Amino acid sequence: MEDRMARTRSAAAAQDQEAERRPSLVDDAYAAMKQAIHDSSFAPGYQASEQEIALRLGMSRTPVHEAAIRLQEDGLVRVLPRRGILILALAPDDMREIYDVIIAIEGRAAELLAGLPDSRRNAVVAELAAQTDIMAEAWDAGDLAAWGQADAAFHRALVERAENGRMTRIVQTINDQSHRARMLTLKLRRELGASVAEHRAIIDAIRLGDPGEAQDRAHRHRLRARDELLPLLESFGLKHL
Amino acid sequence: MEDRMARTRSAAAAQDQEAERRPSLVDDAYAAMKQAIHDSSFAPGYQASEQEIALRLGMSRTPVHEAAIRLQEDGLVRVLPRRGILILALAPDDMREIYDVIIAIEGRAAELLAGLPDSRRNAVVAELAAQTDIMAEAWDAGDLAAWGQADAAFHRALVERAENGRMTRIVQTINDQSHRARMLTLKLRRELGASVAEHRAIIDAIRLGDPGEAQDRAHRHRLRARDELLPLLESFGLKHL
DNA sequence: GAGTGCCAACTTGCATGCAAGATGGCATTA
DNA sequence: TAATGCCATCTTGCATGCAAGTTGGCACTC
Repeated sequence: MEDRMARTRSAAAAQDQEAERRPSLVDDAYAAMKQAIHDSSFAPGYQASEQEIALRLGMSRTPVHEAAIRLQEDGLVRVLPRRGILILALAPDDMREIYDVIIAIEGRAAELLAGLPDSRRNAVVAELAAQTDIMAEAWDAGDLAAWGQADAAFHRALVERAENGRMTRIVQTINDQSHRARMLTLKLRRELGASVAEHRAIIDAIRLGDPGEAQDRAHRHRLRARDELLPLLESFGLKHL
Repeated sequence: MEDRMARTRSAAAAQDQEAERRPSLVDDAYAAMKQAIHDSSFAPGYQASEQEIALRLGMSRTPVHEAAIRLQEDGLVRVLPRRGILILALAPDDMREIYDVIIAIEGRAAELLAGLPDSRRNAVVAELAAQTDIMAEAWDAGDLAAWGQADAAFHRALVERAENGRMTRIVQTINDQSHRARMLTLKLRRELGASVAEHRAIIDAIRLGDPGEAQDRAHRHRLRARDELLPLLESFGLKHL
């Protein structure tokens, strides 16, 4: 009986709203292409034909075309009328734009978190602190991959716990755009150690319930990271990546 | 003769880069549907069939379907597999999210503007001041439409002059989402007069080159507007709009 | 009368056909 | 040899066909 009710309820929910519809071919194409761009199987500047991609994915042109529209909306490719799909490159100026967006969004998120009521704020603080601890350990152990994962988790939590779906989505989109750059720079950067201290400063401000200070700390953290990254990229002559 | 030149010029531009390609049927469908949503010909909650829209626009289902994908990416509709296109409604909670995004982005934009070198900063200040003056005049004249236009122009300039394409795009998308709400609330709000003073405070901070103050002023301006709007919407029982 | 199941009508997902735009190379000319 | 123009080829924009999923109503049962 409960069983039937449960099934009915979830079926209704699925119909109603947050349907986890099983992936369509369009979804497959979208995921495959995004993956290919992330791991540089599709290098920036490469001009692919929909036909060719469709063939490789074993589907017709239609779902590939529709996925390309979504990727264009995400800023990852450009669909050139009658000339194919162009994989977009990232210039240093794009990184400047991207960092400004992140500074804006994460700053506001930190501010919002610091304004939460005590109980929820403490839960958030605990989560952020846990990730930062993992970072510190990974740093000591020289485990760059673990460091990167925990850093990503910290920043993801920072935004997601502010419970603003639009802010979360914006940050995700922009992280997708800069994915290649992040992978590259993780290896280039020398000053990863500073992040732990800065994360803890952000956490402290949130713990104390000081929105202005939280915003400012988050702000400065990203600003410093950007100011270290951009010259690095330019000195390596990376006009586009 | 002029005709031939014009054609040649536009053709070259189209090939080159920032192509203003002549609108495809997909573009037409996208514009028409967005327009219909904005002026509520498609009311929120309405479930349209692609076939029907295609018929009305005099095209086949394909371009309508592709336009629907873009509108979904914009957060204006939801494409329900095999059930049609659902026009999304806006709940008060969505307005909260939207305002937080605007606060974040405009705050950062104001900060960036205040950090510009003198000459460019002065140009920006002049532009912002001009729009605010128009607002003051419109306010005195009781011309609500003019007030709204100048207010929109002020906020658009605030973001666009920061020269960050991604921030501009984000704000545009979010403004599209809240278009209906803005049209409605323009008539409901009583305290539009305060905006002029707040705009001038933002402008002053930019003129003085004080990034922190500029950010804070922009921040507070939107926060006040939000805090006046949300209760208003809820008191009117507008669960969705 | 309430509940159940079946079916016809409708809707989209995806494949494919066709036409028009874009491109690169080859032939032609000076 | 360098420049020009034409054409075969490739590529997408869009229409349409078909199949599968969804829905609402009607008949049937109890």
